[in-house]
Amino acid sequence: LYPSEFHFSYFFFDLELIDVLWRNDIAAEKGARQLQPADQYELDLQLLTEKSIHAVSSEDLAELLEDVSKEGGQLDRLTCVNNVSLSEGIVFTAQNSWMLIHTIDGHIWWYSFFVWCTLLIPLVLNIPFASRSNGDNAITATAGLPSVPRRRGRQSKDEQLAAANRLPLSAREISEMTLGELHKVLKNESLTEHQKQLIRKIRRRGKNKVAARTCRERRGERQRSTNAVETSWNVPVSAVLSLDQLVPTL
DNA sequence: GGAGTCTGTCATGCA
DNA sequence: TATGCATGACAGACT
Repeated sequence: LYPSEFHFSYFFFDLELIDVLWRNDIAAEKGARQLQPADQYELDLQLLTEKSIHAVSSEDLAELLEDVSKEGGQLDRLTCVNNVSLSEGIVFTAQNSWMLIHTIDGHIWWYSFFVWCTLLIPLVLNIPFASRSNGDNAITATAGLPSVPRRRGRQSKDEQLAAANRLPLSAREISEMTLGELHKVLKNESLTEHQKQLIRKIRRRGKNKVAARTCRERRGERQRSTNAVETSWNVPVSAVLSLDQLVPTL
C-alpha cells in the first residue's frame, strides 16, 4: 500500500476501490442511499474531471506542504494510531513527497487524493506507517511506531564493511558461497588487494560465527543431558524400598 | 550501575 | 598451504 512498495499504475486504482467500498459500507450503516461501486467510481471520475479545472499555484502547494509537516497544522490535528500525530509520525522531504511535488503543475484534487490515499486510509484501516531506512521515495516513519526488535548481544559489522568497501557481494553471500565460487570472485581483477583480504576475513568470521553457534548449542545440550542424568539419580528417600520390602520372604 | 545473558570475534589446534 | 570446523576466552550489546 505504500509508495516504496507498489507501482504507481495500480496504486490509485486499488485505493480508489477501497475508498468506494468503504464509503458504500458507511452509507449502509447510516441507512443512506447506496451506490453501486461501478457507479460511485464513475461519479468520482466525473468529480475528478470537474475539480481538475481548478489549478493551484506553487505558493498554494508550498503552504500545504508546510501545513502537512507543521505541528498544530490542520492535518496534524488528526491523531493516528499509537497517539502519534502526523508531524511526529511522518517527515516529508523533497524526495519522499514526490507525489505532492508532481502536483505543482497539477491540481488541488490530486493533493487531497494524495492525502486521502497515503495518510487517511492507513489511519482508518489501522495500518502502521512503513519504515524504510534505505528507501529513496518512502515516507519515513519515526517516533512511537513499532519497529523490529534488535537482536541481543554483539552485532556483526561485516555487512556494513562489505557495503562501505564496495564489495560485489554481501557478507552473508561471501560466507555462504562455495569454495569454487569464492575463488572465482577472488580472481576478479577489478578487486583491490584490500578488498580481497576483506572478503577472506568476512568469510572466515562468517563461518566461525556459525561454528560458534553450533558449538554453544552442543554445549547446552550436553549440560542439559548431564543435568538430566544427575536428577535421575536424586531419587527421594521415601521412594527407595528397604531390603525388607524387596525380599519380604527372607 | 552492576550482574547475567547472548552473540560476534579472535586465537589455537586439528583434520 | 589453504580452508573448514571445534572450542575456550574475551568483549560488546542488551535485559
